[in-house]
Amino acid sequence: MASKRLGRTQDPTLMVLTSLTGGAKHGYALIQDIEQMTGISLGPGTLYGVLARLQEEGLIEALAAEDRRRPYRITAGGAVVLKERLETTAKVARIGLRRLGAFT
Amino acid sequence: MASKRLGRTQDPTLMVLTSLTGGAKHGYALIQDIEQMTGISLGPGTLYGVLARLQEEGLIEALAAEDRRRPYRITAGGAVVLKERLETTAKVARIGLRRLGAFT
DNA sequence: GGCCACTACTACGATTTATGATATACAGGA
DNA sequence: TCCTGTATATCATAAATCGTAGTAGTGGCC
Repeated sequence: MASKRLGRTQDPTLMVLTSLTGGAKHGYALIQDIEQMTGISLGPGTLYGVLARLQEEGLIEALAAEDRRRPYRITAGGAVVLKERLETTAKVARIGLRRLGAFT
Repeated sequence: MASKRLGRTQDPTLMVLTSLTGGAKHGYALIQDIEQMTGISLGPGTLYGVLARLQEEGLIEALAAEDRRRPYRITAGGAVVLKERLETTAKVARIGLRRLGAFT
């Protein structure tokens, strides 16, 4: 109850891209990394959907599959887009947290 | 081209709630405040859709309309949910920006 | 008076996204 | 063998985003 969903938005796109800035990863590793980082566990539907879309947009690229793993890497273009987004997001978060903190 | 949209997600929900932590506002004022804060201009369809949903979820509440304006205020519950979300978001942004910064 | 810009909200429809469910497959341990 | 963990794919559906258009009041300016 303390963690009611805000709409359906966990913004998996942002999490995936951010996780990939730490190095190329395959899908399953992304799920684990994101869970560690945020406590949010993405279902496979969400994850692979996001990967397909990001690849199509050229923000990430697939590397050679090793074994069953299909790793992805963030592209230069993806890094630019991500940076922009994170800066905006960080700004909003900073403002919001400061103002919320004033209530405690 | 430098600012290709990341999917369609600007997370207007987060922006609206955050803007409301600065005091109750009506829709049009929110659009302006958010534009100032982030440079992103929400269309009326987005904005009023978000407001309706947030109100239904009890995260914001409508105040008495004055004139044509229908102001909204964030609720205590909304503040709790927002704080959680902002903390996660800020963490992701911090990690991502640090790692992206290492590229420059 | 007519026109335009700004304020303010509503309605609606098209497109995208998120998410859960389901399925497949392989490997290792009890 | 069965179960758990690793790893990915795909589909259906509900939901969210966003643009466009419409309504309406106010005030300025020519």
